[in-house]
Amino acid sequence: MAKTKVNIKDVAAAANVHPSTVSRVLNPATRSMVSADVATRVQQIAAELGYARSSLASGLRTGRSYTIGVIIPDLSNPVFPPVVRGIERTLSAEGYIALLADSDNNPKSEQAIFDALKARHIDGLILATAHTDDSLVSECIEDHMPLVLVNRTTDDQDVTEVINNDELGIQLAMSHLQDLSHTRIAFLGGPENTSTGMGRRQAFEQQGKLGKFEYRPERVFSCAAFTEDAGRTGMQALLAADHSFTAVVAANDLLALGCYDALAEHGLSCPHDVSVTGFNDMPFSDRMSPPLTTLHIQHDELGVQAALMLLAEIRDPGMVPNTITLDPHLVVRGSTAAPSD
Amino acid sequence: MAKTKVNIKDVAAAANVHPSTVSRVLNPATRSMVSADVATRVQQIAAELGYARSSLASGLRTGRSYTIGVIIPDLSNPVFPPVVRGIERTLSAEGYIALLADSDNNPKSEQAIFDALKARHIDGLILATAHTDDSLVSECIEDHMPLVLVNRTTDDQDVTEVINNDELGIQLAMSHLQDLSHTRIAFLGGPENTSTGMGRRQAFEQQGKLGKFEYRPERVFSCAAFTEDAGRTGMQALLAADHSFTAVVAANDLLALGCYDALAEHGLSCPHDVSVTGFNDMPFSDRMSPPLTTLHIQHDELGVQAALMLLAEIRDPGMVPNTITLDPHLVVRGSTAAPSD
DNA sequence: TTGTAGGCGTTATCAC
DNA sequence: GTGATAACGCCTACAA
Repeated sequence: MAKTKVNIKDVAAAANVHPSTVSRVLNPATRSMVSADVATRVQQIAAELGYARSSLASGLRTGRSYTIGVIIPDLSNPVFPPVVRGIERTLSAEGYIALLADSDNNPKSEQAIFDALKARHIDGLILATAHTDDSLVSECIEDHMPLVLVNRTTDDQDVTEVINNDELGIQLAMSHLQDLSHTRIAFLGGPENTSTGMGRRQAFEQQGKLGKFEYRPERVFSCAAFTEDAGRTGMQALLAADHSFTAVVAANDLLALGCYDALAEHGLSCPHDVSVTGFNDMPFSDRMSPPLTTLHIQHDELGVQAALMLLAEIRDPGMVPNTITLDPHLVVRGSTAAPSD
Repeated sequence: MAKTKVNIKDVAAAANVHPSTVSRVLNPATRSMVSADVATRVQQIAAELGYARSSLASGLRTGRSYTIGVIIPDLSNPVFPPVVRGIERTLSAEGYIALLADSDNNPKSEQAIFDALKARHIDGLILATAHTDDSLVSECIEDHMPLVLVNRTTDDQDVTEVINNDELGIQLAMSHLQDLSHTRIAFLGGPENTSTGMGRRQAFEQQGKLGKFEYRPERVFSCAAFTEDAGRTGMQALLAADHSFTAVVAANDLLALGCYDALAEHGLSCPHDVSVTGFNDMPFSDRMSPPLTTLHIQHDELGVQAALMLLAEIRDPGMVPNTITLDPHLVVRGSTAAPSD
């Protein structure tokens, strides 16, 4: 904590006015209550003294901290940094700062972070960690804490959210594979307790029911996490159960990279033996070997919209929750090709 | 901001004790002053009521916020997330939370972030953005703000820092290239106003002076930023000036990826025509095409040590600044090979 | 062992 | 238009 802090009283004394007057001058909303000459004098003296308002104290008094909590499941997943930047840029333009934390995909740590954020009186929360059944979401609603979900949604609550059109994404991936004349397609899904895990799997199965390809349950596997390791393990399971598919739709890019590893271990090559698609178009996915065919999601826009929604909610606490759905588009690269057999 | 907050008075009233007693119970350092039965009763009631201390109010009173500022130059650079995780893990184990911000390599935004952090009474600051001449560092020292630099250091100030042995790293890269019998080696550096930019370039030139290879000034270029784009541009400049080198040492992995692009544009292949080395061994550098030969730095340890140093400094403000230097090691992958000519 | 009182820095609400 | 006062929620001498 910095010493020799100059506070509002010091400024008031130096300017020969009352602290309240200084407060009014320094708050844009109340500056008009003060005469112009006093205002300019106070401002100049405040600048000279290097005065900076303590948002701790002012937050205590006003009940607003101009701080927003942001919880990310895994900062090492390159898809999140661009989203975070969209959030930070948008918030800081409005004088807010983001308290960013990485929950490491761990619900306990999520709760601990949330408690720490609450103790710091955050004005709102952006959650990228939502589960289909999420106690944090319920807690926010009980607490009347302004909340926006980003990238993932939750099942049973009515919450403002900015998400991707997962169903469209999966459809695009599968149309692409069908255009290449794949008919035996496997699905490597994510955790079933996330909307992205469950939703993308359901979209896959939906396509099967519509008779778009030959659907087989043993060609579907849900991984325990959205990580390369989990993807590798999952792909091994798929390969063990059924060796005959020619393409795999993965529920995100990290899982797709895990596929690469499992295929290599089985002496199979991508895309020659098996085509692979990802989801997210995370940074660097174009540099992988092979470059990954994937669904591009609007990383920055996801963050921007989430921040804007939250600010709106903070200003109007009675706001009706709404959902913004962003459409992904397919980016075809080197991991998909016509089946070789 | 949450409504219906239960505060220390509510707990006190429910437990039939004075608020100060509750305060003592809930503060581990003062719990022993209170009789055991009162303590347990208060704790139970606090839990029932869902009481959570306001660190805003307690911070205002005690001058400590248990919040640490962390400024990163570019969250999209995959080398930083693992460092951040090391920081967050270490801090949260001690009850601190990190206020993480991305300065986007922009000094003005850096200053704005710093001001926002100061207003929130952070207890200390971890800076990954240090410049050789850094006004923020000076400001921290003036303010007596506990400060630790990570990854980069600064020139003229005596500050606690956790950095890499850049000279060793460059030596390892060049020894490797020499072992492959490269003699015409170029250097693609970073911004000269960062210690990593300048230090790594100097290490390269030092090797030249020692006669380890044929040094030529036109084979050295310092990029304006540590980004893929800047690396691409820089590599184009190198290729324009002198077409005869067989290897490039890049000052970090993103610059090395930029090299890949420039080489491809020139119809040159890596490593066949030109070998490339990076620096950082950032996540996914093993998956690039070709997989990048680079210096592995201790990402997690960098973060852990920085956090530990900062906590030590907070506890003992008079602590003598010290420098922790971590040794990198070479990871040989597919981007280096013997010269083909 | 527990209660009392004052203050951390700010701002909302009065009064002048 | 400006000053005075109290309060936000908590902690800590000091008193009892």
